[in-house]
Amino acid sequence: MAHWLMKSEPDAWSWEQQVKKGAKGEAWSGVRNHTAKLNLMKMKKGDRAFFYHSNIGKEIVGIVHIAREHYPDPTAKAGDPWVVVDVVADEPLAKPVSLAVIKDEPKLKEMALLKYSRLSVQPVTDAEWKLLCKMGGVKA
DNA sequence: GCCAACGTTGGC
DNA sequence: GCCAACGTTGGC
Repeated sequence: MAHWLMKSEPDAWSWEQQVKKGAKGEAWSGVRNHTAKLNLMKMKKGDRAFFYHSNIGKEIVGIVHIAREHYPDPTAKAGDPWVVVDVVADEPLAKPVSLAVIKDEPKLKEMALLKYSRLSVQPVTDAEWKLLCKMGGVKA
């Protein structure tokens, strides 16, 4: 099972808002980058992803899972290639993992978060996932 | 098809 | 508020 990291500016869509949606979840809309779109299309139902607050907070705050695989983004123009997946909040990190802490951890030097800082939907390797869960105080 | 100009993202 | 990275657009 693959793991992911999804970024959102808390001003636009925060972890708290995601949690309020409960088991119903919410469409992850607004992705307008082809690399990010390809990652959305690779996601399988049940895959888990970190929820990262960009710009404000700059930390991984929670874990979500994919409740519905990709379908056309309802916020895009008809005929556009953009897609969404539905995500459901699972649990918050006991201890949010900040960007600064990630930068300080040599084992996480290769994370897409650091290498492709503008990519909003990105893969996380199994090793990175396990370590980040440990750092965040949750079970992998 | 190249490349300069411009817009957006996101860290600082 | 600034700036680097980088994707997109448009003139040639």
